[in-house]
Amino acid sequence: MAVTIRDVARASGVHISTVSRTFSAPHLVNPETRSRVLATAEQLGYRPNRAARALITGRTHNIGLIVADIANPFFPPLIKAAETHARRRDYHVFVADTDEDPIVEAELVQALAKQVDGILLCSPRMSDDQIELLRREVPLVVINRLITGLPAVVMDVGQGAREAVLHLLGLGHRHLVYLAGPRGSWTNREIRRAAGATARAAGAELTVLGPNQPVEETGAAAAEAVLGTGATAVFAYNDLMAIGLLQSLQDRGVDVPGQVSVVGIDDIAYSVLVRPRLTTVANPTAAAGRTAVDMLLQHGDDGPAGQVTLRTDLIIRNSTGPGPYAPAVALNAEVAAHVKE
Amino acid sequence: MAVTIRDVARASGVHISTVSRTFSAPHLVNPETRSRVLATAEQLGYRPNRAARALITGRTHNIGLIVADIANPFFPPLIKAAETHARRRDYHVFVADTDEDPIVEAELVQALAKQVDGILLCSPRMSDDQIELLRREVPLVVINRLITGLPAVVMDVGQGAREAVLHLLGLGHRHLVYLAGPRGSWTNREIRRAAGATARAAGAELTVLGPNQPVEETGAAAAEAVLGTGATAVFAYNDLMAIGLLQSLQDRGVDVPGQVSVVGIDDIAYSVLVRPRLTTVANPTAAAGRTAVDMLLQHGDDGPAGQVTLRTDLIIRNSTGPGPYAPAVALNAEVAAHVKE
DNA sequence: TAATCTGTTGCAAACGTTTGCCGACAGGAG
DNA sequence: CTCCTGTCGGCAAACGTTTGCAACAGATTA
Repeated sequence: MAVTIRDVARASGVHISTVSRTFSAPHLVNPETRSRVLATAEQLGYRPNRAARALITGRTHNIGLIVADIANPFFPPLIKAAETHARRRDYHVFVADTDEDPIVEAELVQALAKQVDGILLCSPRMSDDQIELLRREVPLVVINRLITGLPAVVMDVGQGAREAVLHLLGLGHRHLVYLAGPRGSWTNREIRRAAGATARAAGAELTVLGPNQPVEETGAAAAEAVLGTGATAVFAYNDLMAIGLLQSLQDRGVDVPGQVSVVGIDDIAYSVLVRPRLTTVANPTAAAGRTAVDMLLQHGDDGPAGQVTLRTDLIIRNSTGPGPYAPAVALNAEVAAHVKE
Repeated sequence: MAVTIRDVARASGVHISTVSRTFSAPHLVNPETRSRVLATAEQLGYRPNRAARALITGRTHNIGLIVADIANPFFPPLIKAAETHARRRDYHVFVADTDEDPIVEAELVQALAKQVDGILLCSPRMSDDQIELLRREVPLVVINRLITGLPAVVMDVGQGAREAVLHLLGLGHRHLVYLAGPRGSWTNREIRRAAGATARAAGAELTVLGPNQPVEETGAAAAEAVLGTGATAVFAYNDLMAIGLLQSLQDRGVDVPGQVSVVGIDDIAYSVLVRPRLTTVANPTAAAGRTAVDMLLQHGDDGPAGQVTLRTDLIIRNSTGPGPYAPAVALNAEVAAHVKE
């Protein structure tokens, strides 16, 4: 049924090896022969069978991309960028969704292992040991998690959190809430640590609420709790939660940013569609996807690549405003220096 | 390096064919032998090589999923549902993004053809002829498009559009705008036709603005044009455009739904996060994804499956309100009957 | 007792490629 | 005319499976 290398060989009067070489090592075949083969191949509609090729070369030209939740708007831009970038390098991408379940995550890596040249693990929820084990079966690049010895690309949420907290302090807020993300998330720990350190250094109070599933519902549900703390500013694990909170506060008649300031993380497309527009820490997700693909693909040549950190940017929009205290302007530099060490 | 069927055979003292059968036809091997083989396989960490299996069986246990734009929030729920459903049936999914480009679309189908058992084509932008050609290379199931003889699952946007227009007419609007979607979209044509017919039957006016790229920017950019028409209600190709328009109108001080009513299509997650909450036609995208996978996988057994139409639902929220005319309540039934034929 | 059947296993070919090796041939140098 | 060198293309093995066929043993039937 399908046209194979053999059909092309027969039709153009050469041996199959010549056809093979025409495609995989063109310089080894006489230009004249080559063009003849190419012509008949084109005419017959021949396309190399990648599975067969993979069998002998050991390279599938496929990669796997495993994310916690495809429907979480944080991921699609990353998936899109990774896929486009991979395709440009003639790789196809398996995308899989773990539903935030570490067990499924591990199963997926194993199932995909034989079929890909490597796997991109986005914000994995597995334990370090687990990942350590899996990397022996298949090359891995991790996104948004740092594990010694493992190639990784992380977005520097710590820095982003620091900036965001400084922004809030600078506006005169002294009591903040961190609306935490899911258990097992490296990002969550980073944010919490950085935000905590920054607040502490400035003598401000930081209340942590969580852990929470990273969806808008939990953000909305947290409104009461947030108001209960008496804090005047909230920093959320992601934009989804921030937006949920934002709307929930407004629905209760709380003015944002008049009474409470809200900051998110990620800068998903919707953070600008909501009113007030959300102040947030922009994550370079597309760049992360591309970088991770690059690291995975060069993995074979030299040893495992290193760890790349991408900077994040605080984007100040309309969901943050002056707090009840004097703007701690002078404080900023001091605190920044303090925290940076 | 990787452990093969041969290693297992050697370690358990049987022939490779027995090992093979242990996995692919267990009933053909002695229970005792089977458990012994299974044990050593487990111990050695053997996993069948799908590429090799595919080579001989002709079934890859992979499917392709091609969408116009992964980052368009319409698609992720569909991708997620399809992937999860496919995986439950032991299939892996290649996801690819065409960036709304019909050329890329065709290339992708060809590139993926040899590597999958079938491809899901979501809202393709190619011509019917093009698709007709490609279906000879690989089994295809199309989503959101109707092509005679080709298995398809469509969401009945025509019905949704009808309902939405009737809703608007019932509220007392007599001049509507349809903010059109992209050229080449079957869905766009369906909506336009259904909305046009319904409006005409009721003696109302429908102005079409477009075609447009289906993103929020074009919705926002259309605000001036919409106001220029003097219409009091707008029906948009999708929620993204509706939301863009919504915010843009509000930014100009136009009250929604006081002065202008806005209706979207899709019911993406954000339509409920925006204020006012968006009235929209809910599309069963997850169900569509699952159904399409089912159709693709049973494709082999009997002939090409038929065409499935999924119903859509108008969800009335807060972006639509009374228009300047008397509510055309009595009209509704009459018009509905008229339009239904 | 011979013939037949059933259940279990081994053998080997096949799937569509790639690739190391070798021979054929041409042209240049001696 | 011989030898050498280099280019081109054929041969065949290999990749990890599946599967039709045959072999064999033991059980069943006539």
